[in-house]
Amino acid sequence: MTVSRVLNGRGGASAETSQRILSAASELNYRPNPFARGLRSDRSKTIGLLVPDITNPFFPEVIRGAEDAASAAGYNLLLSNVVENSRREEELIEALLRHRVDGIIVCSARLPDAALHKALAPHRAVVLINREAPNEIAGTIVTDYETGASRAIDHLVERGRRKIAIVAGPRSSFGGKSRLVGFRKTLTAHGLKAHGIVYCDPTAAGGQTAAAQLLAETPDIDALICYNDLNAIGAMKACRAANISIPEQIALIGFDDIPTAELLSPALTTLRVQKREMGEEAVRLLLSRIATKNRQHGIVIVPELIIRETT
Amino acid sequence: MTVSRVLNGRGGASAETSQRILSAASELNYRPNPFARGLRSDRSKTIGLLVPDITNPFFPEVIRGAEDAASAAGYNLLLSNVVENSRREEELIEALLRHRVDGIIVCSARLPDAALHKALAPHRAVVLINREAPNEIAGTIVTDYETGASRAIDHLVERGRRKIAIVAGPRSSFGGKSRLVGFRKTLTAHGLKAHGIVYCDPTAAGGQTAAAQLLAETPDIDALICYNDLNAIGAMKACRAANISIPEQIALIGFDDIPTAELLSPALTTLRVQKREMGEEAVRLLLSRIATKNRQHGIVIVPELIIRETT
DNA sequence: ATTCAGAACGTTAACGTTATCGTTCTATCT
DNA sequence: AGATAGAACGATAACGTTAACGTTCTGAAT
Repeated sequence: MTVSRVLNGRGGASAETSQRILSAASELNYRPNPFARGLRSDRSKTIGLLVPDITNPFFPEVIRGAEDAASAAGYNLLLSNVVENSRREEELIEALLRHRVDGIIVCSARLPDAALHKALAPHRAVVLINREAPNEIAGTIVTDYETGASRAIDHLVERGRRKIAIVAGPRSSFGGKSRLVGFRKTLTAHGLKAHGIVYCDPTAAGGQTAAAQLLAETPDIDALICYNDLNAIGAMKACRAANISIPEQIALIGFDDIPTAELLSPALTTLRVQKREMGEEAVRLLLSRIATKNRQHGIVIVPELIIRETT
Repeated sequence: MTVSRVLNGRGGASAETSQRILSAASELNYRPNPFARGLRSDRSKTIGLLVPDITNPFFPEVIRGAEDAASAAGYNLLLSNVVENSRREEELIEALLRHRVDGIIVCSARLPDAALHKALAPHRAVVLINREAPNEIAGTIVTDYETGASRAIDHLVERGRRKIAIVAGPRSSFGGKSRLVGFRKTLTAHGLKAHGIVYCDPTAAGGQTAAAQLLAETPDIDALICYNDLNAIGAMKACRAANISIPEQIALIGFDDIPTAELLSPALTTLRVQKREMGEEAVRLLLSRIATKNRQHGIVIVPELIIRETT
């Protein structure tokens, strides 16, 4: 016990004893055994982090932020990749439970409410990123997509665009739904309507297909607004393939501001989300929810319009 | 014991007993406690994975492959981000040891041999990606950068380029050193020499600075060959800023074939490395080294030249 | 009828940590 | 001198699992 107390800095030992213990520990290369600790305390000092697709450059930034905040607090991150498959989402939430993580952070959950809530319920603490949930179920870090979408439309209209089509990303995305709400509201406010909406995978390939379809169905559109930057990159390829110049003939706006957005040519106009900050805040919120029963609910992040060359 | 045997599928119980145990377990929502298991068996079924920078699109692909292979074998991945800082590399290797992972995979280790070997020694099993090491220390998955570099130079020479400069990436990178060896050998074979070499961070920003410096110091170069695709993207920006056209005035080759490489315009010629495969093979090798004392040493992956529009 | 093999199932102990409670000792106060 | 508080330290038990070894029982071979 004295050893345990000293090594955990809990005092209750004379200076001399502490010294002896510390030097013995270092001589023996002692490392506390996390299994024994976990068994005793039922805490793992580990946080589970679920992302839909680590290959989407949005998420590594979030992970980075989460990792910084977690390691600062002495926690480890157990990362899992959902690969955009809601069956797997359920399984992984359960797998993290078996692993006895102290809490989990789920990015862009795609499961329907009922299934999601059920899967999350047994966890001790949960934070969702970009998904709403009641405070009893989870804390939330959400992007104000509606406002973001609104800013995007305002900007396009200001630039004289009137025939705006939407590459809408996955149907099951909650962020996608809020974006659509914002798009529609703001278009209506300007006396306009959407010139076509196509759903697709949140990838460059998905965006390319969707944009190609829109260009074929509605050749007179003068602006494309995309679910995310990857979709926008795909749309750019589709335009290039159809020999349509950006931004002269068609303006293009993405969402997220992934690092490549500014490296493209023309550089992509987009709505920037503070990704690292999201990761950091998510961990902070989760740790607070782990620590106390008096649970904070979360924060909202408003995206910022970054005007580059595609509009 | 009978319960343990049944739940672990080790037989030794009658059909009826097994049935009773199984249904009780499911009714009680029983989940084996990994702490107790770990305490007893001293195995965590967890693998540590260290990457230099998760924000570099090369690594998410590797992680993806590693995750697939790990989860197929019932292992979890504990991910850590070194942020290109060799002090932190040492700390994280130690942190994974404290966490009692069954083995670790280290990507692109930047520590000098002595420090690296010392840090790795206490681990039960180690695989290095893109770094050589004796079989006693670690298994290795390495890219044959020398051959890759050679192919790049051959290709440029074939295209009529003679004044080739090199954006060389970080000085401490072992892959970078092998690339240089290949570049020099092949240049010599063609009766040429490098028209400038500049080291830099393995990022777009680093590449941009380095390329700008090369363009200023040696304005007559007609080709730039870069440590990786991020560097090449930076170099592209530097050329654009200096009003130099690619590929007309300067040809550009990257390394890795990250997803954005083909999305750029002009699309980037590069040396493709099978990233997912690397991750998968690393895990497979690690698991084999965990399982048996009779240790395989590893494999070599030869990069493939992908010719696009920058050459 | 006895022996024996093997299946079925149980007991014990140990993994390393730490909460809880107990003991010893020293210093201070009346 | 005796009482008392608190510091310093230790003993015990418990967390859940499973290796190692025991016990009991059934059925077949002698």
